Amino acid sequence: MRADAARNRARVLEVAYETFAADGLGVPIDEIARRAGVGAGTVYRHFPAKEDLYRAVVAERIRTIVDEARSLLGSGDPGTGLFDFLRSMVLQWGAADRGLVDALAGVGIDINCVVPESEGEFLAILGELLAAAQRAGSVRADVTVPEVKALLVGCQAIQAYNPAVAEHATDVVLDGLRAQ
Amino acid sequence: MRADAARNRARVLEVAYETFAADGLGVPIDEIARRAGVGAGTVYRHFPAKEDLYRAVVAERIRTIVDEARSLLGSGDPGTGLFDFLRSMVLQWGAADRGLVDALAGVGIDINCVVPESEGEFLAILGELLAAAQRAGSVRADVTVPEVKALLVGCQAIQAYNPAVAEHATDVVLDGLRAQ
Amino acid sequence: MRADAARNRARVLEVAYETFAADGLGVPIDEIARRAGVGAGTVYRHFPAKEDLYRAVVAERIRTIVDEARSLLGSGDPGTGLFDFLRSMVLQWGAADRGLVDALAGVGIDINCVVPESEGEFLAILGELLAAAQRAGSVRADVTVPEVKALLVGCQAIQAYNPAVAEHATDVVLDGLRAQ
Amino acid sequence: MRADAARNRARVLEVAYETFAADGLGVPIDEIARRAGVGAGTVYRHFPAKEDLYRAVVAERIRTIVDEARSLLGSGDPGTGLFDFLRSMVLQWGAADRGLVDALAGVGIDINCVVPESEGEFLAILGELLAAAQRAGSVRADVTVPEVKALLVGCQAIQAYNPAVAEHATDVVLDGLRAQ
DNA sequence: TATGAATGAGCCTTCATTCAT
DNA sequence: AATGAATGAAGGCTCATTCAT
Repeated sequence: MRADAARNRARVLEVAYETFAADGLGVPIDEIARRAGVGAGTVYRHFPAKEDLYRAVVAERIRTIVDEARSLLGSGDPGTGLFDFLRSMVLQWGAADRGLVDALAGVGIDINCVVPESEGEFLAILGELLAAAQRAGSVRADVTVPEVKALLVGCQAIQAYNPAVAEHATDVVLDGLRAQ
Repeated sequence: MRADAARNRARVLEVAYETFAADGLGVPIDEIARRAGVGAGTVYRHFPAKEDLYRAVVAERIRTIVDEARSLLGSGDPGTGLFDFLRSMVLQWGAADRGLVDALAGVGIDINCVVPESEGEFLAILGELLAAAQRAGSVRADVTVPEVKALLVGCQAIQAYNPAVAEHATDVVLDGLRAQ
Repeated sequence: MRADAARNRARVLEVAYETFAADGLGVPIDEIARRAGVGAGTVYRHFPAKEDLYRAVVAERIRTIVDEARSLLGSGDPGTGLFDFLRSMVLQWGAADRGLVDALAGVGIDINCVVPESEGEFLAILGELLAAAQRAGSVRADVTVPEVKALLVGCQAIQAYNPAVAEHATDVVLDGLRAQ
Repeated sequence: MRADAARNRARVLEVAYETFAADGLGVPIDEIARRAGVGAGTVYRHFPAKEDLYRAVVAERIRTIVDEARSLLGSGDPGTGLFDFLRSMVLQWGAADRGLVDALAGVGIDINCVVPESEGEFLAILGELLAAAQRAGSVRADVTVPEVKALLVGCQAIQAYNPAVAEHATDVVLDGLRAQ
């Protein structure tokens, strides 16, 4: 791909992420094009339909998150790795990503369906973090990966709903997750 | 208000609730009118703008929920009342209402803003349940009403996201809420 | 249907016929709406997609033509009825309708497909005219209805292509059709 | 012109002819460029506007046809040359070229206008064939070149409309053309 | 009051054409 | 000279809202 095309594509993706998360999915493509400083046709060259843009934005986000999780896995205490990851995801990325997730949900789009491969990668890394924590005895043994994923979704919803109490509420959830 | 007008209004409200929760907020007013068996003009007579319909639907839901909470408060063990209420809200109403909440969020509408008075009523009853539970020593003393509300939102997000694990995940959250 | 709605529908149909025949199928719906003195939405209420409008226009034309043929069949010399009908169709309606037919063909729409029922009616009346003429001995016996229809299409193409010679050229074709 | 440029030009012209005739004039330039294996810019280098491409395609077709007519004129029976030519044009080239002609007509483009010089050449050769046939006494004396051209257009319309009856219908027309 | 037809702004998308690479 | 990315003006269609019946 030509250098200018790649630059435009990346710029559109970045702007789309911010815009969708902040203003919902109702934002016209024209508006995203305008904010990205390109013509509407350029957006459509890279993403033939609006849904392709959703997909690409989500895939991009998950890729970033998985990278973070991987680096967390490689270094530090296995007993606290999962907790650190969950707190980071909720408090750092929660609001923006939850905005995106809500926006998608509100329009009836299921992330698991649109980008199954990315989701798979994410669950894999989450599974490794969980297994390590359970082996270290810091997380109760009766929870599974899908449940941890669900708890994460819940905490992100909290962050989106009321950031002021998100930290404490997340700690309550993590306490429930801890081994007695 | 004439009897038939009141009946129409109630019917529209009911249909709107089901339709928004199931199909998102994108459903045209014409479609809701059709399902309710009235003309589009009739919907607009009762709800001058679409957002007024959103508001009314949410207010109606909260009113129902508050009634349930009140009856729960009047009867039974104060130590378990809050837990029962939270479980009931998540597992029984969660999916439908969460669909509505997501839909509203996805379009950038904040429930707290659109129906402040209903929200107030809801928080009041939740506060009474929480206080009773804390007095009974079954819920940790360091959580506040807004935090419990946030945890509820989180659990409903879980229910919406993955009903298969919602029950167990909710129990994990409630464990975190319990006094040691 | 309400009176005003029926009036609008008829007006749109009439304007669409003239406009498509004169300017081709590329004319925007907005333009047709403007010429008909209605909003674009009104056109779409009556004809949900542009192709529905094509269909309706063609069906309307064929209906008119069949009515004419029927009246011709009821009165006059059976030996000349077919010739009169063909000449009338070519010289009177040819240009306008051929404009429509060309326009449809140019976009890849086959009339036989879009309005099969109208076409059937048309072929039936043409068959009666042909049979009468053959019985009267004025038309060669070896031609069939589809062939006469095809010759009509050809003559209309001539009329559309070069009106100045259409009359004489049509006479040449009719001479070929005549019994020796 | 460089050799590769000439090759590209010829390739585009050929692809454009096939594509326009088969799929109509709505085909995007990008699509023609893709099928021709060149970039869109290359098409525009040779044909500055889409209409220039139409023109060139038609001119190319007429040139081929005139060449055929010329060779027919040079050899064989002058009494049947015109009939052979007409039959060949209708039955052999009819469908493809008629597709092109209809497509152009449907969009409001008149061939006589876009390529007057090619048309002139074509009429000249047709005139020679007609004169020879009339001298030989095989074609009625009261028809002129424009009329024969119109009859040809009509027969091609028949071929495009219903190939199954085209041969017999064309024979009917040619019978009309024949001297008594 | 109820109806549903009419309105028109706005959205997604396409594509002829231009221009940087 | 060739490429293909970028542009932006339309066009088809939807739908919230108004208004005549």
